[in-house]
Amino acid sequence: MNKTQLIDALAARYEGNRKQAAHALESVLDTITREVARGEKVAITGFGSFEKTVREARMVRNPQTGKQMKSKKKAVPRFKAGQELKNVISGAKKLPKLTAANMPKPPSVRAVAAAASAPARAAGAAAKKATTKAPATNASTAAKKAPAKKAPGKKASAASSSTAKKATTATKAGPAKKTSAAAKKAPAKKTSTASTAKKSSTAKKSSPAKKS
Amino acid sequence: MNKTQLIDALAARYEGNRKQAAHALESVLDTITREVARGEKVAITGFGSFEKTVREARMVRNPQTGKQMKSKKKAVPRFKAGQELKNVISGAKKLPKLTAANMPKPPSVRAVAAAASAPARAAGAAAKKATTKAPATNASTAAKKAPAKKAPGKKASAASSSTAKKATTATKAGPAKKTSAAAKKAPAKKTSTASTAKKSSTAKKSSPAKKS
DNA sequence: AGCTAGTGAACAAGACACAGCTCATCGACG
DNA sequence: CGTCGATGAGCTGTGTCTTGTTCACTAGCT
Repeated sequence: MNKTQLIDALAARYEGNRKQAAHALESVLDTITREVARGEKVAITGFGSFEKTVREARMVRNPQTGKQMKSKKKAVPRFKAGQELKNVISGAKKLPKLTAANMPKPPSVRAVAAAASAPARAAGAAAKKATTKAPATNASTAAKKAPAKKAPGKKASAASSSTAKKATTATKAGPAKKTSAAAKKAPAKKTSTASTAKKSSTAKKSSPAKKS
Repeated sequence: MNKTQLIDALAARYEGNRKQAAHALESVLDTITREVARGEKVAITGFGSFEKTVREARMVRNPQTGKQMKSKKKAVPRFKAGQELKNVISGAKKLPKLTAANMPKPPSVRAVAAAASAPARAAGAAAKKATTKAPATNASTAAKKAPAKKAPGKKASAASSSTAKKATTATKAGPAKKTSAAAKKAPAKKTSTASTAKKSSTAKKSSPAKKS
């Protein structure tokens, strides 16, 4: 899809006015670009985040010649998709169907997800504790498979999950960030999948300057 | 940078009207999301492209338990930054400074780029042949550093660049790759773009459905 | 005010990236 | 609407980087 087509599609949200659509698109992109360029991470909940990442100099090699070359350190843009976007892309959770020019936020969608979330998390934790290994796999898997419904007995699973955990990582050195993580709720209300996306990077050196 | 702040910044392009800004943002993001979800690659020249990629199932391992688990095949969103975006992020080429609510397109920008382009490329080729490496790097770097002016002596290198070229197109099958050099022209001569990254396809499978 | 999403860390394996070159298409301008 | 030209995409091969998982907290969003 070309930019032209995108503008055209966007025009639908502007009563067909392509001029406004074009302006909207370029404004948004330009703004994001500037922000990222400034070093600011642009996080858009439900969509993803744009961030400037510094790539250290490394030896790369020309595939055709096999000759080594070194690319010096440089900053590159990086985009991390948000949970909702992943769900939509993966097929779980379909957008409301809204396509006209209104309804900024669907009502029930999130609510349902929220309801499911609790149970999903509990289930996972419980399973883990139970065996911490083989059986757990099955259990957890099963749970994922059927997270759908809203949540039959969510409150039931509460229990104490943290048992097994503790300080998993001292990592790095000075800065002990704790952070943790994530509970992923069920994306789609019924066909969900249980996502659980997380990630991490292996101790980098963290960085610097937050600037502005 | 939160979405709120983004909207605020965006509002500047809408006479400070945050409502319109918010609408513009959500419209753009939503539209892109839907397109990508449909499987369509959304390519925005100068910014980047959003695409849906299918990631096959693979065995991953739970770091804490060491237990293998398999993530099933799933689709994930992918974003590839465009050339211009990269330049902006990396520091080369700064946006026009436009930040108010007008001037959608600066006058001389592209024109200049175009002018420089031809020579730049030639230069690159020549340089490559000449040294194929060190000098070229420096040269380009220097250029970046002093992007401002348009281009000191670019025309000089014109010479016979294409000489080295010929039928490179064997592509794929033909092992004889040429390899040459490269040289990315000066990224920011003035305000233009810079870069020389290219890629190409050579007949692949073309694209699937173009859809409407 | 309430609740959700995002983040971090370690370990392992797969995937993307880079470089350089070329073609086709998009994009902008008149 | 047409044209000029820049931009995007790919191959190839090596290697780095990312993803994936779990768990809990906190900040941001609604």
